[in-house]
Formats: sequence, C-alpha cells, structure tokens
Amino acid sequence: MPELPEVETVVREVAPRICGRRFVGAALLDGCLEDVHSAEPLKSVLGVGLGLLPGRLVKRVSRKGKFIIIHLSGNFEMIVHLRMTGMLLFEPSERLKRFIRLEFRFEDGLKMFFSDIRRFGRIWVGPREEVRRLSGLNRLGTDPVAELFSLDDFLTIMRGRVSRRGRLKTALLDQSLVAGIGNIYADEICFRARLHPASRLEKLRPADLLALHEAIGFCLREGIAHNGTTISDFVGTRGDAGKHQQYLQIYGRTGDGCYACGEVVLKTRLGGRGTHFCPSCQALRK
DNA sequence: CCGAACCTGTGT
DNA sequence: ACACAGGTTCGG
Repeated sequence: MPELPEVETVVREVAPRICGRRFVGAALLDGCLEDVHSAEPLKSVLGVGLGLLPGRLVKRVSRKGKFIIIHLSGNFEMIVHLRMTGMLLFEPSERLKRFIRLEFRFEDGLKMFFSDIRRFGRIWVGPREEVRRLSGLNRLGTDPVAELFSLDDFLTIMRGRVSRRGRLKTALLDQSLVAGIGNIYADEICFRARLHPASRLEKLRPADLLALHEAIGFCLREGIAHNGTTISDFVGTRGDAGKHQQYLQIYGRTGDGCYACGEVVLKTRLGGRGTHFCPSCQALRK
C-alpha cells in the first residue's frame, strides 16, 4: 500500500485515536520477528526498544516521506515504516488478523495492531536522536508535501543529483532527494510531466524540471485527497480502501489507450520496477 | 547500476 | 511452476 499519500492517510486516521493516550505495553505476536532489545535469537529484526514503550504518552503523530513518527513523552519517538504490506489497525478484519505481528495496548484498554503480511515493516522505539539515526529517517531528503517545497528547492536538489547522471525515475525514487515518492506515483509524475521515466537526468531542460516540480505536488496531493491508492485488498487504518486507483492516469494501464492521445500504454522494467508510460506523449531525453 | 535478498500472497 | 507486488538494503 504505502507511498506518501497512503502513509499520510494512515497518519490522519491514527492521530485522533492515540493522541493523548498512554502506552501500557507492547506484545510481539510473531515468532519469526525479533525485537533486538530482547534476548531471543529469532529470524527477522523488527526494530528496537519495544520495552521502552510502557508509560509513554502520545503527544503527536507526524510523517516524513514514508515514515510515521509517533512523538512520545520524554523526547522519545516510535518510528514506523510500513514498507510493502505493513498496516496499523484498530479493528482488524478476519483476513488480516492472521498477519498481526504486534499488539500495542493503551491504558484505557484501546488496542492498536501492527499487521504485516510480508514482514518487511520496521518499528523503532527510543530517544528521538537515536531512533532517527537507526531508522534512517535523518537521511531523508525534503518531504514535498509536509515541508515548504519551492521550485528553487527542487532545482537545487536536482542540480546536485544531475552531476551524477542516471535515469529520471531512479531519481524520483531516491528517498534522499525528495522523500515519499514510490513506484506508482513516480510513473504518474512522469506521465503528468510528459517525460519518459528513462530520460537521462543531465538531459532534462529547465521547462522539464518546472513540469516535474508541478507534477510532484499535484500527483501526491491528489493521492492524499482521495485517501491514497488501494490495489488488491489493502486497506487503511479504519479498514476502508483509498479511492485514488480510480484516478490513476498511467500506472497499471498496460495495453490500454493513453488518456491523452489514445496510444497503447506500454510497460517496461526500470531499476527493477514495473514502469508504465505512453511512448507517444512522454518525451525521452537522452 | 543491476540483481538478489528480505517475506507472503495472488494470479497466470 | 513461475512471475509479480505499493520498499529498502546489500553485494558484486
């Protein structure tokens, strides 16, 4: 599920339910996962510091890129990255109960569950600076929605990157440049900017960069406005699907007609990811 | 830079 | 049986 708009949707749903509440415990329900602060030598590492949670008050919930930040009392934080299939749920469906990996309990009896089919998700709990370093949160670039993101900022970021060359889509997916864009929105952004995702960065024109800056803001904000994109049966915290899949312009439209020109939408492989584009509308700068 | 790895489920 | 999936990290 989760790119920036989906994670933003989760934050907006989780925040009102847990802000002002105090954690009393966290239980690991999955024998394949390991809390590295515990002594058990298990299979995968979930993160650190679940034992530091009891007694902490939730002050605020925020987001940077695809990271969820739960701000706790005592300058602690719980950082959550959902990766591919992670979800924070309060009333898990029967189907998803099977994939609950963690249970969080609050002092008023409220329970929050971390469900994660593929077990790629990660959670860190601890002092703010430590968890930001361990999780990689402090290596993120600018969040194009949560922070001011002017055209000048974008040009500066891209100039720094252009010198290294590479493909446009690879740069859009680079979380240390602009944080939060994933595979779906990268394709949508390239289509809106009318640029081929395999374009060479160093060949982009000033007008291309302007179009990309506009497309990043537009595509991500539109995704947020529709409560994210739901493909297959992933759901938000409240258990309901996003609506943005109805508005996708290029992702998943392989073999169908381009909405702009009618040409057949193609799919290729770029940087290991499925990549959708219109060969007629999207200029390849090479 | 690409592929593999980390996992599990789904669809062909 | 095999390919593929919204992410990230690692090694060659």
